[in-house]
Amino acid sequence: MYEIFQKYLEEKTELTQAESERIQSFAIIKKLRKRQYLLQEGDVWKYDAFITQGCVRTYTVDEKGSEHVNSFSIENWWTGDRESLMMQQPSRFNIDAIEDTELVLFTHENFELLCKEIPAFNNMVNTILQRSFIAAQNRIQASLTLTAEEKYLNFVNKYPGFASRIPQAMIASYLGMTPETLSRIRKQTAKK
Amino acid sequence: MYEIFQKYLEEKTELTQAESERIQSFAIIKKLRKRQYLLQEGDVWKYDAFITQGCVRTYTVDEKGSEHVNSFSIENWWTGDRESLMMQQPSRFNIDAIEDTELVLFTHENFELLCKEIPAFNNMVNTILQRSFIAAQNRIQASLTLTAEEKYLNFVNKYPGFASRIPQAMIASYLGMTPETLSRIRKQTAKK
DNA sequence: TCAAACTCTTGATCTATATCAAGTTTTTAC
DNA sequence: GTAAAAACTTGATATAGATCAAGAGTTTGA
Repeated sequence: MYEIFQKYLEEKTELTQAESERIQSFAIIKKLRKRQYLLQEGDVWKYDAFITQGCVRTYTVDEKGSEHVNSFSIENWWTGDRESLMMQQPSRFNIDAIEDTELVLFTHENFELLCKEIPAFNNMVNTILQRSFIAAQNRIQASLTLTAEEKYLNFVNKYPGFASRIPQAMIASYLGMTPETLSRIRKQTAKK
Repeated sequence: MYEIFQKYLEEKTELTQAESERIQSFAIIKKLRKRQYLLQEGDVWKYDAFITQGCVRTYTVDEKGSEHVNSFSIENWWTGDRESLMMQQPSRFNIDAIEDTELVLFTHENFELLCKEIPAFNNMVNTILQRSFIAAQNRIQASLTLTAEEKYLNFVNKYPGFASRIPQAMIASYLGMTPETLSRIRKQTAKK
């Protein structure tokens, strides 16, 4: 499955053969069965992780035991807990697989080495981070300004395909509403 | 007021005398009176902006004319619209001064030039971006999991000092609640 | 220095969404 | 293939926070 990451790299950046091989030499392939954890609350996250196949969710569990989905990541996206990674502190998040999933992992030391050695790789990583930040800003904006129905329509529009492969209750959680509310909204909007 | 930025640079990074002077050569000093705009909706944002003194808010205005505060930035922080800057598209945001404010601006071309020329500067910028992303993630998490009262307490705790210099109605907007609700929460928590 | 313009508070009422409680349908695993 | 588990729907009711309205403080600028 490394070819998928390879292809991603080719699209996003320009690398020499040697650089490309250098990157591959550090890659760790990991497979997760549905429901299996990539990261558990309390553990320190130590990787940079790219998904080549499948889908994971990042979420917290509150005192009452309810789950709050922070994000979904599918193939051709990155996942992990940047705060835990950067601060080397136990994560507040859980990450588990919604589907059988395959990933390419790099330990953070190796990843930083690659960033240092390969300027094009470093630039790519920075661009991704910028886009992630912009996406986070937009999500904050949406959560402040939109109604429950608008949030759902915005989500479907922004991430077509997600709605069909992710259980509704998880989407509801991601959008900050109950599964019942989402169910009623879907019924409503289906009519129109 | 450039000395404040100079001091910030010294704290965050290691620069040679020449690099330091190179950076200063591109700096544009800008002053804003209270209520004056730094960016208006529809304009394309073209700078990287550091606040040396004062406080600005970034917000949108919806169809009904209500304002939604996306963020506050005070001295020793950066401000601007990264999405507009990166995509070179008209901004959805307004940025204006809550207090008389002084900034150091760099046109984005110059800023990128500095990033290219000075690796230490580039690293600093990336670190800031990472932290911004983490802060955005935490804000999303808070908006999903906390009650109105918890959001306010979390805000006061995280940004001590902000509550006293920013009008309550703007804080309420930032936290995604009405000014009336925030007023009642403050009354409640003052009792305890 | 004082009137106008903000800013904050308080009360009454309303509403979007949550919660609780059954059902029904779909998926999973042996 | 079928029983158990998971996912989704629907209805009744509750509630956090919104909205509307008015008054009290506070700031601002001529």
